[in-house]
Amino acid sequence: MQTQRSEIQLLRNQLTEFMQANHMRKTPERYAILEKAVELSAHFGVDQLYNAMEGAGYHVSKATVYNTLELLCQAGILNRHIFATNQARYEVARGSHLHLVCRRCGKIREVDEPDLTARLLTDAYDEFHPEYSSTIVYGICDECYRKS
Amino acid sequence: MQTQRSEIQLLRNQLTEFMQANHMRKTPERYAILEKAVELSAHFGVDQLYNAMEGAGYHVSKATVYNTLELLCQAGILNRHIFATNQARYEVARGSHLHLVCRRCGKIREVDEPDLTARLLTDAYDEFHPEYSSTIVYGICDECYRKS
DNA sequence: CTTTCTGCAAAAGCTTTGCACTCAA
DNA sequence: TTGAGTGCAAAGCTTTTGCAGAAAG
Repeated sequence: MQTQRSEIQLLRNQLTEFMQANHMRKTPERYAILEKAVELSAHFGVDQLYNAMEGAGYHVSKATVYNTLELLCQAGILNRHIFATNQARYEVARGSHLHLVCRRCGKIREVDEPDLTARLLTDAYDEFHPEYSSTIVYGICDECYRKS
Repeated sequence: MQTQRSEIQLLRNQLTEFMQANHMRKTPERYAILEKAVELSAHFGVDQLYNAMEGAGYHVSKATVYNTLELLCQAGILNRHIFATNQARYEVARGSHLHLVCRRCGKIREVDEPDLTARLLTDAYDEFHPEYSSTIVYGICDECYRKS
């Protein structure tokens, strides 16, 4: 996909700039993890990314995955959410959307809400410097609803 | 506080109705946990509630605390949020507000946003039945911001 | 009485930490 | 050369699970 390839290039540059600005080392692991993160569909967990990399024959330690994902969050490239499962999930910080999370089966659905989420970040909260937002609506999905 | 006492009475009734409707047992533990939950300030964790009960000389097992908090969520009495810490936090489901979470020190600040949060629950999402929402704005609090 | 709920302790996950080694700068 | 970054394994936390015993209905 041509679109995705150019997006990766953009994000690689963004990461490089961030690391340069903060005097960090540009290791191959970090770029590899970034690439796999973009490749995965939205909302991947740590294990999912780890396994995907193993599957692709590229080995990194879990600790490095954790470290790098945190780094990518700080660089503004990824957003980190925690839904009902006590398990961090990451996604590339592109469009603004909110998450519908089923409290029964855990299924997550995205809904575009650009206005809503944009507003959260531009609102002037006294003495607070927003980076990104996480909006979750908990409820029951239709499938589970019908079963009860 | 008279206001709080009547609120507790209201919530006790709400819990009773819910348990009756679902053919559940009305155990003293459940009412005791509800009462302590209302007593605590917003955003308590499981341990915080557990310790508060121990301190008050009322012993319940951790498992029961977990079970009951989940029950209270289902009854619509509590809302459950997970912020950056991988630790569930609960609050009595009263006013609508969002949460400003500092990614550095973990401090949580509430901001009233009745319109915003109300809208999340009334929006017509296809095939989804909303119960409550959790809006988090991650960023850096002023205190941490000045240190860097 | 019966079946749900509780208590206790062990197990299960996810994430963090410590330390030796590696490699980007 | 040197200290930040990585790998590995152990430790730490929160949460879940299993089972025996208690008690609500």
